[in-house]
Amino acid sequence: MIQTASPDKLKRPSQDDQIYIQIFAAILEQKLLPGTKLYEDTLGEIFGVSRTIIRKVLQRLAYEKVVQIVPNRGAYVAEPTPEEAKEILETRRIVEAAIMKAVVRSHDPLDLSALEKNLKAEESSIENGEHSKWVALSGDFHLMLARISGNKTLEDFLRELVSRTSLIHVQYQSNKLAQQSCSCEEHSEILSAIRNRDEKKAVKLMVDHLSAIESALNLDGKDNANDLYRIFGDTAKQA
Amino acid sequence: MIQTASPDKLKRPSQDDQIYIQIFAAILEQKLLPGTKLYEDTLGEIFGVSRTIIRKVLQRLAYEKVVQIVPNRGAYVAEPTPEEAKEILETRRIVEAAIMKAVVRSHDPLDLSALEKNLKAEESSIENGEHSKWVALSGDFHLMLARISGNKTLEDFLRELVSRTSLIHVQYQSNKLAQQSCSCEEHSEILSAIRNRDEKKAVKLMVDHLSAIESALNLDGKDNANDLYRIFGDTAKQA
DNA sequence: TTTGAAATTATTGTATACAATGTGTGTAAT
DNA sequence: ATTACACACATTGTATACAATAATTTCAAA
Repeated sequence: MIQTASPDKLKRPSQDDQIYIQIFAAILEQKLLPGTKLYEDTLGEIFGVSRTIIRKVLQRLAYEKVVQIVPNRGAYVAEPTPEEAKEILETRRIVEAAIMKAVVRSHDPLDLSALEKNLKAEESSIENGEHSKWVALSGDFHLMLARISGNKTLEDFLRELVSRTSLIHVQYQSNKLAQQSCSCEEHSEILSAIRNRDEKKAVKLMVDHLSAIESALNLDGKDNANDLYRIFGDTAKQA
Repeated sequence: MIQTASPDKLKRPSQDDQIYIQIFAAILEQKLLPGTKLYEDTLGEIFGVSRTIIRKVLQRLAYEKVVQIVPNRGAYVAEPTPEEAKEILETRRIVEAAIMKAVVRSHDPLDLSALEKNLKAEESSIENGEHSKWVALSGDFHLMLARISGNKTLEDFLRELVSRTSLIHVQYQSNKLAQQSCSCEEHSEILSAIRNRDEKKAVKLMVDHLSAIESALNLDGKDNANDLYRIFGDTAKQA
């Protein structure tokens, strides 16, 4: 029998975690673009560790679908397809609707002020034109709500969805600025609904917000016209 | 640019996958009970591979929360707490309610017959008293619904939740037989509602079904009275 | 007998060496 | 010039050796 309910896991982030966080951040901050190959040797030299560690980190990123590992060929920053993108936003609507219900019911004043503070940071990041910082803060807003909901399982799941949404933004953003200002206002409205404990409104605003994000994306062909599989479909096999 | 949309990934299960599946199955079939230590060397010898491979598999299982890895101490079959158990069932209600809505809308006759077939297998496994086989089939019923819903992201998430539910069954089952016969009938009713395309009823039946599973568990103290952390709470620190 | 500390053993963590695979290049044949 | 094949190189996959940590035992002292 092992200790399953240790009171506070005060484990400091291990070496692995540190490297994981750095690579993960580089992807979310769009320093590593989708499709970029992640060489084990190179990363090992950069971080001063052996490939053993790097492989562990890459596998973890692959579990979270932020990285794609192709057997015998290596790891690449994931390139979500339009279909995946739609599915992820749809799933977020489901998950975050549930989160909203819990948050409206169980939030306290400290939660509200923390959300307020984050909102302010979002606004200033837009004013200063710090796009990648805004992406991170915007994601944090949603993750804070998940935290407040008290459901750690949903929180972990949403973390994955938010990460993948960041990748989607990189690949399919059509109009950065318009989307930014829009989203920030919507976050503000959501916060109001929470404060007023208006469950129905809060849920609706969140669902609409996520739909708006999806609409602002370029998910219908056009820029990804160079996706050969889409062009040839299944006809190639018959040839 | 890598191929993100390869038409059919016909990769056969690799060596890793095979070992993963076997250990995973052993846990779900309750051959490896919660708390069991999983030695790297031992497993390596059993499967005829080095610890490198075993470690990879254990990490994957840990990511899915079926195994708990304690730094420098090794891997153990997970022992979900009552709190986790409640959270997992609650999350399943959220996820599977959404799945039901999609299934009612988009199922076709082939889906129905597949579900019917699984139901028959569930029934016969109960008649033959094959408990662990029933646990697996029962889980499959839910996963088939996820598959039919067409949302791969939710399907993957539910797979994790179903696995953890199996572990919970092992730890907190109060009355095996009563629960079994009950669940099977409920599956049958759910299938009827789907066939009649009665969305509201299907969702309600599924939510109630998951609540019934939770109620049948022994989640309120009693058997886990030997959890020292629960008994002493935070008072121990002050002493 | 019980307790405590040191030494031993067992186990996990990391680096490295080797094997297997995939990619690219050059050369020869057409 | 183009294609096909073979060879060389780059990279990932696996096993093993070594280091670090945790668990166990032994032995001495109270």
